[in-house]
Amino acid sequence: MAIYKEVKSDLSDKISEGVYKSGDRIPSERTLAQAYGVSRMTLRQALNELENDGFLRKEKGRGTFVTSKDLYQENLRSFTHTLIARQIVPSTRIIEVCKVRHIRHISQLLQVHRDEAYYKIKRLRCGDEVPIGLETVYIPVIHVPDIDQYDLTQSFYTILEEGYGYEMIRSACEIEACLANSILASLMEAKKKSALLKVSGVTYSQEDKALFYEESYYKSDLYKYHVDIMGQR
Amino acid sequence: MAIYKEVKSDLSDKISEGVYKSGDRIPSERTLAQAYGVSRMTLRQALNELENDGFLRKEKGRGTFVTSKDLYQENLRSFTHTLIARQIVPSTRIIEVCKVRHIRHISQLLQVHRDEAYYKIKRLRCGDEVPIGLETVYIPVIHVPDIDQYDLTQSFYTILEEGYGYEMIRSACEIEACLANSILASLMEAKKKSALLKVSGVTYSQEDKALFYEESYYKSDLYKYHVDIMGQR
DNA sequence: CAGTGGTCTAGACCACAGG
DNA sequence: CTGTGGTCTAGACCACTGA
Repeated sequence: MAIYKEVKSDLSDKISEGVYKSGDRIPSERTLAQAYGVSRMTLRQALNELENDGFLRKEKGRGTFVTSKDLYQENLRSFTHTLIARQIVPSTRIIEVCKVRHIRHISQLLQVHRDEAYYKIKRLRCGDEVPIGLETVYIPVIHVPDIDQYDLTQSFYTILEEGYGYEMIRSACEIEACLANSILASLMEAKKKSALLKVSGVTYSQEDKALFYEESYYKSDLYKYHVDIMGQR
Repeated sequence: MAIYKEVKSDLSDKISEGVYKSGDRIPSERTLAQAYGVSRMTLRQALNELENDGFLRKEKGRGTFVTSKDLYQENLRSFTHTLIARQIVPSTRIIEVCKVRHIRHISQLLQVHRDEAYYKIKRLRCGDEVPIGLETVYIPVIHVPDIDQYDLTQSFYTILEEGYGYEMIRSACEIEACLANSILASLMEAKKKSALLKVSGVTYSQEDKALFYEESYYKSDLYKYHVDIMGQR
């Protein structure tokens, strides 16, 4: 791993462990660079990322400070959990599970090598037996060897956690609206040209490892997206 | 001004002028560095900021590309700020500003007394003169007396902050997809039955005071919603 | 004034993509 | 293989802060 990422990770740990507390000034760039035995430019890259992630705040001529704990919130809840919370009985129909070859834009997002294969897992998610969403996950085979041996009608999150020890930390999603084409309409038992919510993005596990890419469609009348946005402008 | 900012500005101009078009690969870092007469590290700082601002996308081993022009809503940024960051000229047309009486489901959400009146502010938001979204805000008159005296073509956030001292902390939004009915289609210059993103929710200011309720529609091909979800289930 | 972060240089080696 | 972006170094000068 890149040195600056090691440094970033270490500093991040120190912040969450309370070695550097909220509002504290951390040591100067030159001091830290010497302590870690890296050049100042390298150390700065670590600090800059931590600043972008909202952990640090720099003040010219004064120093670098740990930000107060305004962290983003909102639960990363799987489809299954969301439905259960609403007392709807979730079910899943497997549409397709297969291995596919390199797909460039996905490899780019997940930062995997160009000739890694993926599992493509396409599932129809239902609530009380009514189709609600069509979820397609692309996950590198090396991350989850033999995942096709699992019962994929279960919660995907649970399989990743209990089967492989991953822990989902965050997702970066893009949300848009689209119309159902004939394929989507037929699979989801929706009217052609009805409005669908399209959610696509990458989910990350421990150490900010990009774990899988997902592209999902939901019937908007049945499944809305709730988001809490925390400020910091 | 810092050299890298000059470079960034120049590259940004070239993108908006179409010298580098959407999807184009721009010259390599080494080439550009030489062309501008700066070191590669300096040039990279310009490129990195342009990447963060969403203008460029880098692909290891392949090159740096101009991104397509989709807009993304990020964190708690007002519409105006989002557009400015992408060097699109924002404009606003006032559709309607009036006082309305008690609306039960809104009063419920904002937790105000049942006979408080609201300002209803309906505005068409445009980028480079093209309609992108139709935003309707309901805000209790007691929270912002005489807000109709302000120039409401400006950023609503700025008016609330500078005119009334509010500070927006968070929003709780619900996102869904819908079809444009004839009224929406006509106001937004969209096709009838095209897919729209509907965003509705409450924005809170200091001390978690529910400040206003908003119901907005966006053309999904022009304005996408970007969300970072932090875990902890 | 001394110390801080902000910027900048001119190299270097690496891993990766594509031919 | 060549060319790309990713990372890294060991210096340097600047503008700013606070004493």
